[in-house]
Amino acid sequence: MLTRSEENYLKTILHLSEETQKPVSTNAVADKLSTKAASATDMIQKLAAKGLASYYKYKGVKLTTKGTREALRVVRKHRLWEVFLLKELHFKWDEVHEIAEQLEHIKSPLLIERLDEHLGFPKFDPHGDPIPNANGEVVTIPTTTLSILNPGERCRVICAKDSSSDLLTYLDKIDISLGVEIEIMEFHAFDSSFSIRVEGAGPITLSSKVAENIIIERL
Amino acid sequence: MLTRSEENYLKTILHLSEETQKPVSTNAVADKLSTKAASATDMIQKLAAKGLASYYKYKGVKLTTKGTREALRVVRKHRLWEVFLLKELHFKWDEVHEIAEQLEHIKSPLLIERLDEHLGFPKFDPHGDPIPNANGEVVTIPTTTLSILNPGERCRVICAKDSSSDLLTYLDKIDISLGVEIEIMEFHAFDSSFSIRVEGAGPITLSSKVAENIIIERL
DNA sequence: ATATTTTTTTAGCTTAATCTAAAATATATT
DNA sequence: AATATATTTTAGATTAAGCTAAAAAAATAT
Repeated sequence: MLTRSEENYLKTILHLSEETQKPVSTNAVADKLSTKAASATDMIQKLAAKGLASYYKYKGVKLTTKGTREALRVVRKHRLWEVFLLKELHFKWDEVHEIAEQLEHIKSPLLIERLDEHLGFPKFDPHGDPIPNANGEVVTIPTTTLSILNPGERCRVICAKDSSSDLLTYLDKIDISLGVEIEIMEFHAFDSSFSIRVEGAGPITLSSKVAENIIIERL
Repeated sequence: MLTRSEENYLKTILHLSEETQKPVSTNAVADKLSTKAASATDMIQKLAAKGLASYYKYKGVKLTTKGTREALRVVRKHRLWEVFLLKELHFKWDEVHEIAEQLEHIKSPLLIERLDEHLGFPKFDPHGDPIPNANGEVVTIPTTTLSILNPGERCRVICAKDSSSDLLTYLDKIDISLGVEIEIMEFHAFDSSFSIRVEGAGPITLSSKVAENIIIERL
């Protein structure tokens, strides 16, 4: 059984190595967790001793297959709770992270499966990040963004592609929330922007950048 | 800010002193928490130093007003999560406690208020225990049990009065779940039992003891 | 290529929460 | 009332997770 602290380190190492796939430096881990390098070294050695990470002194740390699986299980929980907080308890996009940081450590596999079912087996969290499955695997699904649609087509908003909350806050402001239906009215070739209509409301304009970052399903 | 362990001790002392109102012995606390008397002594002294409990060596421990309020806040969270697990995630009555023991320590006042609202401000948990309000106060509401109804009347099941899970398991077996509608068919004076009908299903018999322990609202 | 700076590790200390064993106090029994 | 038993407290150790300060290694600059 992993401690809360071990889970946090695994998750942090996973996120830091996601892009580069290279070993992560002790300092990077410590910074991300707002702790000291000495503490990170200690924990990294402990994770390595448990077979969750591979580590060579002064060379940084990588997760093993086992460590990656455990980290993804935590990520799965985090993202499912985020969906719950946003969709069912009406939290804002930028408020969910902190609470999910606590909820992700609740230990009950059945709880998470029930939550997943209750939420309708979402494939992405509100930030557009994929939700790993129960085995700690990320199933990559080809995504459709609003920008590929043509005038006359209709779609439903699944999530945002970009995991920063800037976009999410902007969408919130213009009343585009998860699950709403959108109809494409016009496409403006000169700047690749769209005129759209959100469920009965008046038409609004989306820039190409925004359109490219909204993940949707066709209706 | 209270630690998880402090919260557990407060809750345990509250429960143990609920009936007698008298000081609770160190051993009783230790037993309930499956720990050792020495550990309980340590923590009790710590709670007393923080003004959450009053304690005299060898004489047992009581909660102060402040301690009681904090304990009731934890109880509130526990019971709201139980309602959530039962009503929304379809857990069984006897499965919710263990998971709620973890969820009750999540720290976010807003989360609990949102959860309360989402659940429709329930006044009792599935075991029939009252849910304290946000200020850590238990508002006692006069309750109506099925046993006071007359033939022809209809009601909805709110919860069970008895907090043991025996009754709950029994109700589960005869398909009486939270929120179902019941119609009283007959009352049998010789043993005070009832014939009832659950939402369209065939008539069943309830003993007086069971009828006295089902809290309902009249329809 | 040597010296300086930065990063990482080690060593040793701290705190919270536990434990065991021994001492102190309270309760029960003759 | 004296003694035996049970309960409670204290003392001292342990574990997990953190810290600071100093040592070791790596990276950078002259």
